[in-house]
Amino acid sequence: MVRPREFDESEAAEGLLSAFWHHGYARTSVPTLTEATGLLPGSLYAAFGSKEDMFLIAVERYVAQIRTALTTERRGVAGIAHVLDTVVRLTAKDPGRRGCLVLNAIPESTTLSAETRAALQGALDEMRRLLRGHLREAEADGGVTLDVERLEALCFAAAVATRVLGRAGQPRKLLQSIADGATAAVRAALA
Amino acid sequence: MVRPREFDESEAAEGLLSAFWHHGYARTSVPTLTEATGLLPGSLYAAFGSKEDMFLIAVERYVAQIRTALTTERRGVAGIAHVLDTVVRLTAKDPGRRGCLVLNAIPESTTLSAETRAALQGALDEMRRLLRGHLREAEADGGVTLDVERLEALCFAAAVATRVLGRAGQPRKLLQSIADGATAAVRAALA
DNA sequence: CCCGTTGTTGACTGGGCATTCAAGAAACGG
DNA sequence: CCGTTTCTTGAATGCCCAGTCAACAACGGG
Repeated sequence: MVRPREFDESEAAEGLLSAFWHHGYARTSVPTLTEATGLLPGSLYAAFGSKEDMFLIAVERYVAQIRTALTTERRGVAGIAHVLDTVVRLTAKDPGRRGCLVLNAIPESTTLSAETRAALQGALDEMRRLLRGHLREAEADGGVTLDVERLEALCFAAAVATRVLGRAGQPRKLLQSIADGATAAVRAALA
Repeated sequence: MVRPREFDESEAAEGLLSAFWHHGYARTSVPTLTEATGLLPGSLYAAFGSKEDMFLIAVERYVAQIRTALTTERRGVAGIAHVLDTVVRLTAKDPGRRGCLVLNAIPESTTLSAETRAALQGALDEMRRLLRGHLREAEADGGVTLDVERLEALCFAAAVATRVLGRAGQPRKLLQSIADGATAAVRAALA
């Protein structure tokens, strides 16, 4: 290494995430990415590869951030409630109403590489596993048997719909009702 | 009228719907639309206006078809169950895994005209009203008071998530669990 | 049967796209 | 302070896009 980079790679990656989250993959042009990162095309391509490589980096960064936001010490139904309430809060407080980077990319995933599609699927799977873990805790702590498959599906659906409808501009009240409805269903199954 | 059209406008509109449903708005090119309709650019633009006008026509056509598919004689919770099961069936049996034209367009709606965005919002509202109507029937028929707002939100979330996750290629089993979970929550509230 | 009107054709336009690359600049080892 | 390597720059490339239009074709009224 003779000449060092003039930019912070992590800051640039954050710029990529910001641009792709706002506009989606296809409608984010390279000129947009140069503006978001402060890098010219040559540096951008030298540092990150192709536009789709840049998108994959943004997805991984996004997933890591969401993972952090949704991790909680709470167990069982309190964990479920925390996750769903956090999803509502993150969705509603975002002034750009960007929704979820991963879910926004689903409709255009047919044009993406297998690797990128796998990353999107992996993010969905991780969310399901998170919810399932809390449901199993609820079973263990409550000494009961739950229909985990169905409740996991319902909570997952609530999280997905919250994010999608947030992007659609639906009111926070609706998003909160979705989360409350799913949480209430879990509580009812425990009683 | 001196020279009649050589094509059936309804057939051409169906071709527009097919193309936009498969690829979304932005990624459907005019060459794609000429192939899907059998019309050359000139005829396409003379008959339908701009590309976005064509998309709006496709949305209206789509909404009319879904409205027909989801209309049922069944009342109350049986109506809810029918609607959600139909959504699952329509989603899972589609070999192209196209999901919902309206929901697929949400992430790109920022680039669309106010008129088109209003059509997308209107479609979501209509779905909510359909579910709310069945919940009110359930209240009236059962002689009970339901938390309609919450149950409506939950059922709406189930329908939205089913469509989105269908496009994401998730297994039918998950989609059915979502529908079953929401229907069970309504039944539980009635008991 | 011919004229006016409307439909069809497909090449064309201007623009934006993702990506590349040659030239110049910066830093370090010697 | 020079040579080498790496980074930065931004113009250039070739492609595809949405949309237009002039020429041609088909029909029906008079």
